[in-house]
Amino acid sequence: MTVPATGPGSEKYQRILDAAVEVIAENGYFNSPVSAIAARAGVADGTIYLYFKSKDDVLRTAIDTTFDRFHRQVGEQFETLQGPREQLEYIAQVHLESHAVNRSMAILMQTEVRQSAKFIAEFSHHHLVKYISVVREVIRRGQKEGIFRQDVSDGVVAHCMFGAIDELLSSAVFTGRVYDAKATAAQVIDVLLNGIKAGSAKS
Amino acid sequence: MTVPATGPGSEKYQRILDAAVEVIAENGYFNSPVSAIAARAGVADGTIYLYFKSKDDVLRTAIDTTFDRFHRQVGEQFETLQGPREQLEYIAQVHLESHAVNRSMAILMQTEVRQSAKFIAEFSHHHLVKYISVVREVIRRGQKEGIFRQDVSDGVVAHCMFGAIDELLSSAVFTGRVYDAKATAAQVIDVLLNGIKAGSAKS
Amino acid sequence: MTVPATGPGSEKYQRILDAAVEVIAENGYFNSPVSAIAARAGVADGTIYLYFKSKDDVLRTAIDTTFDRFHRQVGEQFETLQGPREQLEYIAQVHLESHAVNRSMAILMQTEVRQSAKFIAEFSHHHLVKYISVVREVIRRGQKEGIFRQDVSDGVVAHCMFGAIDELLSSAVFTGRVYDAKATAAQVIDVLLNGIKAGSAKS
Amino acid sequence: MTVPATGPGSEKYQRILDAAVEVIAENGYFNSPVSAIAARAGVADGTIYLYFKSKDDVLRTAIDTTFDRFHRQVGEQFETLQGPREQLEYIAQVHLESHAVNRSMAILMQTEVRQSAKFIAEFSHHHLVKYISVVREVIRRGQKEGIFRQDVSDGVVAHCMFGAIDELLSSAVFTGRVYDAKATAAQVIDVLLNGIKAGSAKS
DNA sequence: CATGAATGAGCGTTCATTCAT
DNA sequence: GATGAATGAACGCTCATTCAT
Repeated sequence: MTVPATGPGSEKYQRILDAAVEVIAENGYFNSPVSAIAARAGVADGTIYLYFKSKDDVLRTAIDTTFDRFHRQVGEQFETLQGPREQLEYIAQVHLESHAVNRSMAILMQTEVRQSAKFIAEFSHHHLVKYISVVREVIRRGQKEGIFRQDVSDGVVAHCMFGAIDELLSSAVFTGRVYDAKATAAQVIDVLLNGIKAGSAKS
Repeated sequence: MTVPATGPGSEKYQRILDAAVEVIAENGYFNSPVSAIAARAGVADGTIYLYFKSKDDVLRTAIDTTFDRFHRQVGEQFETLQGPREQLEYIAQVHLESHAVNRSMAILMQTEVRQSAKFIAEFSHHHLVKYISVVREVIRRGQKEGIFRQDVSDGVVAHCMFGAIDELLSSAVFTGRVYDAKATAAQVIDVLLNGIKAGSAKS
Repeated sequence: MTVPATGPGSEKYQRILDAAVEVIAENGYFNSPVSAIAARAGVADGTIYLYFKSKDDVLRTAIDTTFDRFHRQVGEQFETLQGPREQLEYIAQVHLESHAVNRSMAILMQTEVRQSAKFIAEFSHHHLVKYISVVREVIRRGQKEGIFRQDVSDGVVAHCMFGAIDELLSSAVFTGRVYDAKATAAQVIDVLLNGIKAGSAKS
Repeated sequence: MTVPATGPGSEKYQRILDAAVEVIAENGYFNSPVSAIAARAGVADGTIYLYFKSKDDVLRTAIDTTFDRFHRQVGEQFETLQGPREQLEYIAQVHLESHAVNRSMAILMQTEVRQSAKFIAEFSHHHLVKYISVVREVIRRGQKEGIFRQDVSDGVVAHCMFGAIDELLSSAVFTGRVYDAKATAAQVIDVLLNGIKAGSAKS
């Protein structure tokens, strides 16, 4: 069984994806002509259409790939990392690390994923829902195990956690600040677990 | 004392702004031709340019107006509401209420403000910075007054709070869920202050 | 017998004409919005249409008026100035003086009169033909009187004279150079009559 | 050695230039939509922009090319044709021949080159200056060699010559008259050298 | 497989002209 | 008479996509 020459495995396929992420991160989706992506990838305009159905498809694929990698990474680690608190901290860390892994992709995730452009909104929503539901499960398990308070909504907490981390990442991405993902993740989870009221036991 | 006929006070000016917010919320800035905004506002295409310098200008004005209203509202209430906790809760509540006040505008704030399109990014960044800095001041005052822990960064906490609320709002906006702004604000601030660890005193 | 209030006699009529000449001289016909002419004239856009049928009509009227004045001036002087050479010199002088009389109008005559835009071409052509035919008559009379050579075409000579003077004027207008109309007229007619070959008797 | 496919050498490039000259000659620059030029050239609107940067650029290129050809032609002939009188006659002849070579281009040169539209004025002025300065040099050499009178300004004479020829050409172009370029050139130079006064020796 | 010239629909914006006040 | 807000057709230009080579 062989992969098609224009399939996901091929080198040009990846070059186009990377170029698209870079160019779109710099200029935004609607200010990134296909020709600019092609030029950055070092291929002809038409070549893009041998590998992808449309310009939309390139962006969609890039985002899908990134989310899939995220979920796979989290899923794998969850097999050996079982405490709810540790799991939350791991998710926060991986989320925050995305900055360092691929700055262009981090920008793109902050800027394009939330577009109201129908085609983007629809498929990105699905990814966010999945992220949230993973966190909710962890929270619920923590509540069942008596580690977390039961008088707060797991949904609200999950959204708060995602939003808090995403905003930290966003701010860092836009200001160009760098931070230590592990330490920052620890801080966020500390606040989430213990609150900021004076007298809260430091975790 | 008269307002210029095409100025901010006039009825058409407002109709155009409202139409722009609606149309852009539905389709995104780049998928919203000026002609569609004009049609929604019930005016000719060219009329838009009697009231605004450009398509950009319409969006910018809509966003500026919303942020200004937010900051004015918060500023006024702060004169009579002085406890750090109460202030945070008030900010959260106003932020969350924006959903109910104008759903289209809430969508627009979630989708367009973060665009990488240069002209949007630049002026919206400034508004977010102002929001964050207001929250940071409240936090720092709380820390000085011994109400809040001093071993957490006011910046990190401020971003977490903004991100958490914004994500809740975003999620509600996209799923169409409705909620009670005051109650939700209270929950968020409860989590922020007390954390979710079991045994945390309910605020 | 009264003039209509919006007729050629009224003050606003003239203000609009002057403004149009100035604005069009500065920016060209197609880069001069009616609104700019109205603003320069100190009237509302719509007012222009009380005095003129269209934007075209304003320009046409301005050009017609100028040519009419030229022909009237030449016609009057011809009654007392009867030598062919003196008449040619007078025509040259009045032509060259137009620069000083109204610089904007001189620019406009150099730049807009020759446009190929149908509406301009058609009516300006008629004025040029009249200019040329006046000169031709003078030449023919000079030939009949034995003052001018008979082996040159009066048409060719008339065009040469007009073209030579117009180009001098044009060059002066564009470079901003000033000159003495009377002296320059004399030079041109000297060259026309005596030629530039060495040994030609200075007239 | 290959030319770029969209470069000056290609067939479509020339077709677009020719179409532009024709259409603009008929309707004027500002009344010639790009779409009309494209239609005349038998290409899509967008294709124009593969070959030229803008509508301006098309016109500019057409005019530049024409002037360059003129100057090259004159320059080459000057190497073997050295008498000042012969040189002037040759310039006049080439100038007058432009009519026959390409009637549309001749019209365009008469109508658009003098526009006050900034972008046209600036680059055409430069070409006219070069024409004039070539003629002035010839005149000055003639004066030094004692062939031409020294009591007339070379500048005035050069402008007179250019203007006279250009006006003859213009008149012929607009009335549709045809003439013999060589014979007409001879006449003009005859008048210029010998004048029209009776008794002037026929050259 | 790869190219890149060609397409043409669609955009943001301008402006001559009208007409209710 | 005078106004200037309103109109909407028309423009120059861009760019996702196709297809002959």
